[in-house]
Amino acid sequence: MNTTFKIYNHLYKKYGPQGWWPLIDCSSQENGYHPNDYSFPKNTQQIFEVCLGSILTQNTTFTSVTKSLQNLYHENALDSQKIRDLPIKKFKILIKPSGYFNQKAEYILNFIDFFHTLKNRIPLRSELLDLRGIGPETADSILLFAYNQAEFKVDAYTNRLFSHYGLIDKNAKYDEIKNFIETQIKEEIQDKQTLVHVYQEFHALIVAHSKKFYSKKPYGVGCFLVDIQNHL
DNA sequence: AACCAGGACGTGA
DNA sequence: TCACGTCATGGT
Repeated sequence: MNTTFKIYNHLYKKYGPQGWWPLIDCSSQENGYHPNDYSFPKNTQQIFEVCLGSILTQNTTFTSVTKSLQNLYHENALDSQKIRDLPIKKFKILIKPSGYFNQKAEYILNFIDFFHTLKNRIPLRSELLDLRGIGPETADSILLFAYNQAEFKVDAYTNRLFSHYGLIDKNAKYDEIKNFIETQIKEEIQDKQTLVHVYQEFHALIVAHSKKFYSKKPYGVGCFLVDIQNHL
């Protein structure tokens, strides 16, 4: 078993299934998470909600995003067409808690235009990357959690964790890290559905773990994954 | 009070 | 290509 998959197993054993992506109206859990239930998103509305959250969560905490989504939900506007019908000024106020509301409002409205041209088709990664405001992480977030595609989502925590143990270079680029992890996981997982679930859980687990040990410097203090290194 | 959060883009060298 | 500034709110 390779080191990456060992890390995944340790984190899963420690924290359990994370049930990402959290949804406002999940009906499964109070907080919107749905551990051990991979039947989400259930419809076009929920797919859009994940896309929306993926854009809103750029460089912010998800608790802030939840406020924005709740604001929209209470205005009965957690919907791509309803957002379009909203005065942009009001839309910006509703998503204000997530920060960068001017940029994000434009990004989202532009994404909605694209979203409507899809008509239930799964977007290509390249198509998403061509949209303003959607970089590699947001694209993979949308593909992995909104469309259940086998695209691993790399974030700042992933970079910190993997570079901390020398698995990747400290200033490795996004695609390098993504490729490395996907290759390692694919060595262990062949079934495509399982692969998607592992990608989803792994990213969520990395976030859960890193919030504890890789948020403030010095990074990695108390990180029990060091035990894996000792067994190499 | 500084720093970071489930980043992306524009600019100048 | 890459380092750096900008976008903005909210929590520690």
